[in-house]
Amino acid sequence: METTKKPSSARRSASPSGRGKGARRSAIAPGDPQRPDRRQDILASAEFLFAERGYAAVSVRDIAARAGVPVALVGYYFGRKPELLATVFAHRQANLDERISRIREIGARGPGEGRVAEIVTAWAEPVVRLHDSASGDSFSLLVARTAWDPGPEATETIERFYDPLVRAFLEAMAVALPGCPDDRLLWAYEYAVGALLMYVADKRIERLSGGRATAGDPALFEDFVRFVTAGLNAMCGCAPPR
Amino acid sequence: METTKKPSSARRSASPSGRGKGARRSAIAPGDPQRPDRRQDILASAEFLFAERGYAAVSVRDIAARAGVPVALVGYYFGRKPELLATVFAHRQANLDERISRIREIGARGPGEGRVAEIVTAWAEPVVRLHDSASGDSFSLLVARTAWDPGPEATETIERFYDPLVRAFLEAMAVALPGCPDDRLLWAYEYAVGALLMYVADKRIERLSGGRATAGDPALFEDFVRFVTAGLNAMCGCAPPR
DNA sequence: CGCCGACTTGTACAATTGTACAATAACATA
DNA sequence: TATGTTATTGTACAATTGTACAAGTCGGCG
Repeated sequence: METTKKPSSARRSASPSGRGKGARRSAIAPGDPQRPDRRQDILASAEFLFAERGYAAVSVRDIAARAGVPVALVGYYFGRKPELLATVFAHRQANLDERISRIREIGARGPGEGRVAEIVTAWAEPVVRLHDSASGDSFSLLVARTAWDPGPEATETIERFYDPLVRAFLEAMAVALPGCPDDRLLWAYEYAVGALLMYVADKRIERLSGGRATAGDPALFEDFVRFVTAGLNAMCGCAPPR
Repeated sequence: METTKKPSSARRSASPSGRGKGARRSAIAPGDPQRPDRRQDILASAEFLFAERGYAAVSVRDIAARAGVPVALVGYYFGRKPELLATVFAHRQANLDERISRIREIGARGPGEGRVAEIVTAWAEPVVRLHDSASGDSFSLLVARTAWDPGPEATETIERFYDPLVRAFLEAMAVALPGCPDDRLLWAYEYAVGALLMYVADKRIERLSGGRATAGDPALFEDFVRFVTAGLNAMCGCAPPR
């Protein structure tokens, strides 16, 4: 049944509007020059709604309505719903790559004083910076949400997305905290992920504390690094620096 | 439209089978003495499935099918779907009360050496113990899941459930770590919650490490307490014990 | 027996879901 | 102008959802 019908109208994975000849095939829009890229609108709408409510709780119709396009256009640009999620992630791949390369660079410098804090900073700072930016704040929440609860349809996407980061973190930490058993380091990493999750999902805080203590404050990030670094050192440090 | 129709068959909030005369109105079951309590089956099925997939991703039909009962029986014993979730939580209220009373007791002893670790232990241990038991392991995951992502329908239930615990933790910590600003303590609490979340959701670990390092190991819980305690001290301790 | 209340069930219904399809509109180039 | 590619749209359809309702079964008590 899955091979009898070929999706005739969908299946444009790349950008269908930016391929033709390469020159300026602009000819902006039929009636309105201010609305050139509806594909981008759909992508932004999907990113926001997936972050806000979670993948399963968002319908394709919701995404289309928020982007101001008819439902069928979502299926035209991105095929099925899981592919739309994968495209959202691919769109922010650069942020993940930055985290990995920064961690690797620190690990390559070998052991030394304050390495743990350096790795934690390199690991979390790109996420927090994205979170503080206007365009990426919803994506950082989406990252946290799907990392904690990848639905049955998003699991594969998430795994492919994160596995290199996990490996880079563990390898660098094994250098910074030599002698720590692997599985203990893995648990410590999970606790750090949990803390980062809560850092990004700051709505609870705003509700509980009545609006103060919002993210974006640099001191807040320093506190976060302090918390995670101390936890890692206490749990995995074989020779605590006294 | 919501007042025109009264739910005629549902709306039994208490236990409809255990109320009548008080004596043994047993008369077990029509055809089978081995199946006395279908209400309990539904409750257990709901707890398991809510924990496994999340509230929104579970249909009433799924719950009924797992319990081996027809769909309408779910609506008969518990009214609507949110009420079913609330009943699941109410069913485990004792565990929450234990956490709160243990934390309060420690806080009442005033400041002292190792108080932070004591509070963290009292705060997390009932959850972990429940998690290690056969009957409650799914509920601890449900607690974590809904604490992190209460859907729009479960938010109110969750808030009412957790607010006393949060207050007890913060008050006791304010005694153990005097001089720490309230909002910083609040953030530290959130990071601790995140770590506990990951402790309970140990599936990821089993996948990554290939089956080793499962929860239930007492050393694992000690490591968890070490991590969180060190983080709290490093972030909120005004006079670190050197 | 007859009746009542607790329990049980099959079924219906409106709403929402993901996905597909045919038809149209807009444009570039020949 | 003709033509083909890209973009856009309304609509349909099967599946699933939460919830309700009427009709049942069962056991005990008058």
